[in-house]
Amino acid sequence: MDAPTEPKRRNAPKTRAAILAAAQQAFADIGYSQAGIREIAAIAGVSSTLLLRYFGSKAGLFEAALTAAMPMDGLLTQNARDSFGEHLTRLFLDATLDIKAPSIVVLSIGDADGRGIATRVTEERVLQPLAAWLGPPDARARAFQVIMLAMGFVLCTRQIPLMPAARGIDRKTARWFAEAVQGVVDQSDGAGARGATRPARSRHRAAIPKP
Amino acid sequence: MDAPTEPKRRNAPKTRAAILAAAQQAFADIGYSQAGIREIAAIAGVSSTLLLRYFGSKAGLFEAALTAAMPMDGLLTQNARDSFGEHLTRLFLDATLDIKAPSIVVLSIGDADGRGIATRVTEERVLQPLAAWLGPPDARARAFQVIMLAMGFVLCTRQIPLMPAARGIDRKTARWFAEAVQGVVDQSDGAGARGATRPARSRHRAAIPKP
DNA sequence: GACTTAAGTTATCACTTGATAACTTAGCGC
DNA sequence: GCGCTAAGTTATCAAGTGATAACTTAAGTC
Repeated sequence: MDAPTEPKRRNAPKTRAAILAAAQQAFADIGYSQAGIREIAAIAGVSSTLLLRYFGSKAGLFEAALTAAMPMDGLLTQNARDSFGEHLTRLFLDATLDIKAPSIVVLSIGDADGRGIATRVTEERVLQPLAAWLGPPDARARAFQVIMLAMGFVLCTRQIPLMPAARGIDRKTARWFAEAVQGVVDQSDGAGARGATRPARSRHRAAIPKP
Repeated sequence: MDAPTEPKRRNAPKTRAAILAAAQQAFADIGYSQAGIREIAAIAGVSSTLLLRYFGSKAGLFEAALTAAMPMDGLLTQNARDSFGEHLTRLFLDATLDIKAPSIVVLSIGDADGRGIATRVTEERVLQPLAAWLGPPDARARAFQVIMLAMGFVLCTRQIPLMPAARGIDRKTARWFAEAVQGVVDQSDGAGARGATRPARSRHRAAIPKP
């Protein structure tokens, strides 16, 4: 017994949205290269050729799905700099929110096309707004550091089941992550405006080779 | 003009080693799903069926290649805890060392088989020895944190060209990473034995949800 | 020096993939 | 109600995948 309300009425915007939603789910579950267009089309309830007619190619669908899955606006519009790390952590851990974008990126860099698109979308929709929001000094480098932390977090908690706990993480590690992110946010011109701005002070600071 | 010294003499161990080396390179370059056995066999100078006879299947070859690419022994045998973060950073940034294992893992989690094998090998060959080396408190959680940092680092510096500099990283970020890793290592029972043990102290510590 | 085993190859299978061409049908304007 | 456009389908292609069977040839042994 399917939904008897709308059996097979034609509705282009709704169909397009269904394809996009199915694509987001599939790409977030198994990544770009493993998700087939037939499979995605079947989930959306259409044929694969229609999917291609809407989005041109699998790569076009991927770009559209990934772009639509980036929730940066809601994260950065607020001025709550003090709770950014905690907010981001909760965003990633809350299963009901189900933030798909980082999983899509992490699972799709293995493919050349997927990596290229993911890089471009991350650059435009995450790195640039995040750097602008963080501000000087080293806005771009600090935004990069936040992305680095987030990627590692999502990769290790969602994809590699190394930790036995639910969602692959313990509370101490969750708090450690939140504070690591917050530490990057708090690096302002005063260099240590509030507490320790750097993760730790090693005795071996000068030995990192020039990249 | 090929090497006239050994044109086509049969040598099983050398052939096996050549296949393994080609596989490591290919998996580190394009990941598990994108690297074909024909391609790997061609680089090694053999046919694909011979490759399968040596390693049983593509998954078997992948496991062998990844296991052989894990250089944890040399990293953990020394007792230089003070310079671990710096040492790890240099290991990842030095192009001449060319540590392939993390790239292989990062590029291969998009495939179900690759992810399973990568998870198991990482658990056995990285997480467990690293946790034993770190010691209490929270040995396993802290080892997990180090792996998280390393994965994000390798993913963002090698695979996603977000930063314009060589090797995808600037010196400040390299130092920040080294100190973040060192901060995890330095978390001993005294909780802050040397400088700040946590990346930063947020005012919002209790708000992380239980995972 | 024939025999045997291991090293290595060619030919092929069964399957999946993204993509295209040609066809059908529903909906809306007049 | 007729017709045009857009929505959607089936059938198919061409290429690439991992894997298997059967065959060939080199190397060591008695």
